[in-house]
Amino acid sequence: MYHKDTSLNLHNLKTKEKILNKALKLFNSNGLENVTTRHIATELGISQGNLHYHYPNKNTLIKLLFNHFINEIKDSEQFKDGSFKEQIFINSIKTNYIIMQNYSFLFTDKEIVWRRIPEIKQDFFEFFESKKDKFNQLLALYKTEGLIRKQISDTQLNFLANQFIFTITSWLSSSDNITEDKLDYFIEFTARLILPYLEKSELNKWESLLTQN
Amino acid sequence: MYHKDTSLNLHNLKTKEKILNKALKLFNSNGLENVTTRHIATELGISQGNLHYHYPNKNTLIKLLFNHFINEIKDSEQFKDGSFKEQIFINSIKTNYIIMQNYSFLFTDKEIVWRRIPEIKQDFFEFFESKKDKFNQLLALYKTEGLIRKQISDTQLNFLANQFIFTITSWLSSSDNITEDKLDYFIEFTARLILPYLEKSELNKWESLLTQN
DNA sequence: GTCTATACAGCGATAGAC
DNA sequence: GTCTATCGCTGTATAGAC
Repeated sequence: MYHKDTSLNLHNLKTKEKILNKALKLFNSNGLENVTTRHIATELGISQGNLHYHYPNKNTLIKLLFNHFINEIKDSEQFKDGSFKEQIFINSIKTNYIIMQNYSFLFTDKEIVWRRIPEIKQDFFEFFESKKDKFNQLLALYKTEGLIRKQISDTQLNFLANQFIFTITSWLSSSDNITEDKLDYFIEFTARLILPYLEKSELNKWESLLTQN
Repeated sequence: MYHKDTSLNLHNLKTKEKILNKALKLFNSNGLENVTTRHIATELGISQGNLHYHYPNKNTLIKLLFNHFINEIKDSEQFKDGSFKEQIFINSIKTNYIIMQNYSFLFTDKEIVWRRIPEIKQDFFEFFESKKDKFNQLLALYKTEGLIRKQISDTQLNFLANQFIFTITSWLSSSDNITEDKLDYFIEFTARLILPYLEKSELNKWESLLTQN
């Protein structure tokens, strides 16, 4: 799906792919600092030397996984139409959250990642900064369409965009004691940020959409 | 201040105290996974053996720092009067954030802490759960006093309390590119969560309070 | 209470045989 | 492409002299 590997050897590709998949799985479940190249190799039943033949070091694995994450998010954005009704807004959050959950270590362990590979911090920031711009455009659109309450200042509306990004980048490492349905909970949690900003008629539409789930 | 050490030797206490302070400083600045007992000892000009005489291991240092953090927060809550006008609300956030900033590694590296010492995760959660109860009480009070807009559902108001706790526990590891005045920015960021919930007259009071800074 | 010395495990990464 | 073997380093923690 997201493999643009140029290797000519198909047999080779399989192991290479397996290593990356296993690394992702272990990073997510055990924490980045607790997963070594040895663990990954052992779990796959291959030698550590073999792993290092395919990927010179642990940071390479992390960098590749980060790139895959960004590409998956960007791919998912291609299939949107231009409209932004409430259902589409919520679905868009859901799509993003599902992908993010697959790469959860990038968020729960982001400080470790950033300290190991400072470039990722920069890329991470730039990516979500562009997301924020999109939110601001969307909110401006909502405002001109009269969906946003008149009393809301531009300053406050800009803070809302910031709160969206803040929530999106932080929900995976939240201390909320939610184990199952964490995804559904945080989709609603995120969508509800905008509710008190909406005009009464809009509010009811969103409210019913969120409570029916 | 927060030292309830029962040691009888005053000379002893000084080194013990210095170790804990230095550990905190290094955890905050270098990241928990990058600070070893060797580093702490070297920075203080003492031997690693000496450090381990005072504290058997690194986890003990982390646990003690966590307890100190909790105690400092609880101490700061003693000096409140019963009222909750907007200025007091904002000051209360500020007091908490300053203490949190002094123990920033507990938040930026909370996943590492929790994986090392699972009890802390539990204590952390319980502490902020009780904070959430206080927020809910406060919001209920605001509601009966007519400060909260009538259209706001109880469900939505409960989400606001959750969003407060979420923000409080996540701001220190936010990916916002704010380096200086991060504290002031996030005090405003947090306070502004409640603004779209307020009745118009209240809104103006809060808005002017937040923009004057 | 503080030191030096050391044991021991685990890490990332490499060399060289097959 | 995959293996075994190994190096060098760093981490936690302990023992024993002073």
